[in-house]
Amino acid sequence: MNLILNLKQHTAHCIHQLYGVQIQPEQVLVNATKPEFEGDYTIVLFAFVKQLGKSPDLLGNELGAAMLTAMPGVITDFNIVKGFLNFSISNAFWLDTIKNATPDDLLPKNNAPRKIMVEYSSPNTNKPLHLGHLRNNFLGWSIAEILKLQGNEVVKTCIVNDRGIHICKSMIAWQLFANGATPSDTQQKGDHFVGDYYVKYNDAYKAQVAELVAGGMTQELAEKEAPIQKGAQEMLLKWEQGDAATMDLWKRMNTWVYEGFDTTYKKIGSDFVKTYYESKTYLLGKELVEQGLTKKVFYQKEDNSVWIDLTGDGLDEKIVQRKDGTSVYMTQDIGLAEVKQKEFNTDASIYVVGDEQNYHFKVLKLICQKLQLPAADGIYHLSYGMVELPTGKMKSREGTVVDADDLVDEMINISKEKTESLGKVADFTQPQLTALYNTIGLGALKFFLLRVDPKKKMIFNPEESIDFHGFTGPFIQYTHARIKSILRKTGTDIQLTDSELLPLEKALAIELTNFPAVINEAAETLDPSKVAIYIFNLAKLFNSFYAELSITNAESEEKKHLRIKLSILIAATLQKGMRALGIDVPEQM
RNA sequence: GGUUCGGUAGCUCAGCUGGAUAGAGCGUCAUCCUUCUAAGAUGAGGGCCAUUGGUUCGAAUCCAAUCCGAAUCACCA
Repeated sequence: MNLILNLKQHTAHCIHQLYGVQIQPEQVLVNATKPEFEGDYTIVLFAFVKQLGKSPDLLGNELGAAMLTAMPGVITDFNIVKGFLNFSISNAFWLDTIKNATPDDLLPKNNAPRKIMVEYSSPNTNKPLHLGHLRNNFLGWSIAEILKLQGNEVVKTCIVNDRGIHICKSMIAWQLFANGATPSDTQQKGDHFVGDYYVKYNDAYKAQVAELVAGGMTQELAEKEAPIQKGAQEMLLKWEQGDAATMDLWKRMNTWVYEGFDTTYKKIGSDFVKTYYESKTYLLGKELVEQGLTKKVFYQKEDNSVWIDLTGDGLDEKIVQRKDGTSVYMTQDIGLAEVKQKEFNTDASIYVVGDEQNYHFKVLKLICQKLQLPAADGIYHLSYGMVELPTGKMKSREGTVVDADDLVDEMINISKEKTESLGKVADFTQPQLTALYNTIGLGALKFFLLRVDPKKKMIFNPEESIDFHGFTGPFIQYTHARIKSILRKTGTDIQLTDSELLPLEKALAIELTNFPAVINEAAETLDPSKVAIYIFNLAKLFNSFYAELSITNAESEEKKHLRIKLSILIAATLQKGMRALGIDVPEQM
């Protein structure tokens, strides 16, 4: 049961009984009492002072007394300070919550589990993954885990952008410059190999434009006339016509990229129930355009292109089909939404996509609603901010990106060095060490990217390596390992009896009971940073407790057993919270 | 220009459904390992919460205007 919710309900009830005024429980503001005041929870009275026409002191005294009777055995005392009504909660209440709780009790109760799709990752097959993709992958994975902790069924999907002019750019550069080389010839990961040709394309393109401009052409014209650019466009046409040689090259190069992606996904922990390919979905949506025309949601211009007028919704007119009858991005997405809905029949569908596409998803949802598609109302865009460098945006075509594989490897290396220098894992076998370095390195990286509000852009400075101290993944992993180390010594065979909780013990008990609410909030706001902040605070609180009070050499057996129980619950909660972020916790480090 | 989102400590960020003296981490300085893992703990220092005005018992939080920054407003995906 949730004490805060109970306090709200009883407050509303008591006010109704005392003054005959109806108040919604949600209107009652319950805060944790500031440490400098007596009490555990505080109700802010000002909100009701005016409504009830009572002075804060009088209201506080009457309400406090009523609450004392309404929640016997729970509320033991109250005091009023300047319009704040502070309640003291009984020792027995906190003791009971600890004594009776199993780790699984500290999870949200879900009476109406839903089936939810999370689409994330969505890479392009012309270049390797970079730091921005990592933010996407970690967010997608974490949201899926959070929804699962809430008791929902999750379907993870991915749409691969495997066609289009950008792919052709890598392809033509390969034709021109590779001399038939393959990733295995150059000992390179396939995605990096292909990405290099994407960069080579842009170098060649720039050089050709410069040359044309030097020859007297305007910049604008030169950008259109550069031979390599024209070559890429011709290649796209050939691809669309299904030209055999072009298709072969396309398939071959994409295969290289997928092999590279697989390695990376395996390393960082991303997986999908179903992967959709744009080469197969880019013609979708035709029937929906027909339907839209019949329903008069869309209209046709003289040149046969099809549009929707969203000016009534404060947006623009948007094209949904070209005059040649082909689909645009929007139409594909509408079509894909319909396909996914038919295939998985989910209650909601979360798209993890960067905030540069906010407008697109706003329009997508609106159009689906106007078409009355079953998927429409369940569309949510988990919009996240770009990861920027101190020098500005990352650009793949200019090579100014933080490469995902490089960064992951670097993090694992740093964790190896740190672990070795601390020398606490002498008893580990080589495979165990490797696993530990991965756990810590990836933990640091994932936590770093997930600890901030996804909506906000974030700045990453490659000069300053990601920290292993303070508000970080390794800090929490360390705290977990520390608890496990203690529990290995004490054992977990305990018998709990009554004892008076010390302030630090009570603080831990209170913090533990907040976990389900944190998971629910993170799920509702699609924001893993809420979980990161929570487990950090829990770990910090435990570490203070650890420094202050001994578990093994507690002042009494009752205390020892109580603290072991607290430690078990904290370790389990840290582990669950970290799992919600897609991060493992070691037993020893 | 329209729309949307940001501006909080030297740096990176919490707090924003209005509430008690605005919080963390990093960095700086100082203390704590013969005692359960020092990847830890404790303390110090650091702030006109972009600016101005408004709403009210009370504003970092709400409203308006201004300044600065970003995204978007493609028959690219």
